[in-house]
Amino acid sequence: MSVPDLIGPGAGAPAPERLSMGVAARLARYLQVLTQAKREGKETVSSQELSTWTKVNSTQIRRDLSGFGKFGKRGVGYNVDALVAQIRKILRTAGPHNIALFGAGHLGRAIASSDIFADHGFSVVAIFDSAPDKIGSAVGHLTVRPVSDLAAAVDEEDIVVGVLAVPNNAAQGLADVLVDAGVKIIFNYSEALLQVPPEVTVHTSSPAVDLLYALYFYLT
Amino acid sequence: MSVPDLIGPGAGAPAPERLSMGVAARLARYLQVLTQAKREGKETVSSQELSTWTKVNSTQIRRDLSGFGKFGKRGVGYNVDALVAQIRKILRTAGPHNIALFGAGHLGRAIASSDIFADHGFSVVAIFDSAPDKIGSAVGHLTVRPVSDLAAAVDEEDIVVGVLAVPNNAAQGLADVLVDAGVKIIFNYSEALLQVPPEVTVHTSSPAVDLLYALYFYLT
DNA sequence: TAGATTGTTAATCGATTAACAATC
DNA sequence: TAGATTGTTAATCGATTAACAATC
Repeated sequence: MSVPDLIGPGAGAPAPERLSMGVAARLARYLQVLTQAKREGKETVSSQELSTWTKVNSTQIRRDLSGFGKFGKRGVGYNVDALVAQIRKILRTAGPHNIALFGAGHLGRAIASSDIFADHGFSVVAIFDSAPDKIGSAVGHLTVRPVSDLAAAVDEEDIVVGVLAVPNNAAQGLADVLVDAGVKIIFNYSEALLQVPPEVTVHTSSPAVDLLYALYFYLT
Repeated sequence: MSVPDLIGPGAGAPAPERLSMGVAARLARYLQVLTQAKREGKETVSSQELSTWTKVNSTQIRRDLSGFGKFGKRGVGYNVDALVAQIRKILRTAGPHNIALFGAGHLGRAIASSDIFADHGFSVVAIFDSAPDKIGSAVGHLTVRPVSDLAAAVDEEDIVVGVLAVPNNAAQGLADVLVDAGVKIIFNYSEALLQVPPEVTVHTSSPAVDLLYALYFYLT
């Protein structure tokens, strides 16, 4: 995966065409923390507070942000609402984005009822399952639909992300269906290694990998 | 978060005392992919194949591995079983590690019944919930216990990781209980910003953040 | 004013990659 | 042998951080 050159411009320079992967990942992380901080009633945050929560060095946080404008106030910090708005603008992810969810088991139901996506402008607008006895049943305010409905749903509901909350052996088949329907981002909660065309992005959830990593630094 | 110096030694030099965070994260990722590849029946993999699955440059994969020994065979690739064993040894995470799970809702049940942790040597050995009507009910082969049992369970069952699958407003209280019980690694599926002592590691699951990030590169 | 925190510079350090000899 | 792929070097590039003047 090539990282496009881009590095933040000096003061006053135009914003870069495309963020580096590192910067984009950190901005998304700041957004998560800011969203939560806002919910807890904070009005301003300092780069030091953000550093505590994100484990990103405070100098780097200031550097990441100052590449796009002077969002902070010296001696005070950053206004939470304003910073959220700015980061959303930088990431161009302000608008609502629709998600199709596959799998109406425990995991699928947990995702559908969670606000973890909703807080960031993602909305689960359709849920699919292959088990005939689940089709037609309710999950929150949605009704479980057959996978054959997918192509129509993608067009009608402007679905840009497919989330797979299904067993390993069902994941590749559904990924193929999603690709055929034109979905370009797949979020995979199974452990299957998905084969997709290069223009499609697969993100595989890996809690165990994250744990292995945390455990290493705990053990050493 | 300071990154200790370490960089891989030349051939024949002793392994470094402590891996850099980047290397440790990538090794854990290789392990995930290798585990899945093994399940799918592959006996050898090339650095190029690993690169396709992990999106890590193949030169870097060879470099990461060659710092610890000559695990591959020129013209052939790496033996999957042997490489899994080597990486486990490097990460010192071969042994079984016990997990306590909090929350017996949809998410907790999904985690308890998943093999996503089990594949990497993690075992959910206790499940807790605060709702009186859930205590005593069965989740897989486990029985839901009251949170007051935690301290005893940590001692008796050698629990090293606590997983929070609970609502945001319950997360901090449980984190405090885990810290008091001596657990040093917390895996947080809620969106709460947890305050813990510096020696405790919190990893917050952030699917929405990952999606924002994927979406940025899709939109630009 | 005094204290705090940003925005920015300059230097360092580690990650990344192309290229290729070694060798299976 | 011919083809493939590792192990390793050398060069580059981006990330990281300490430090501090600016300023709220």
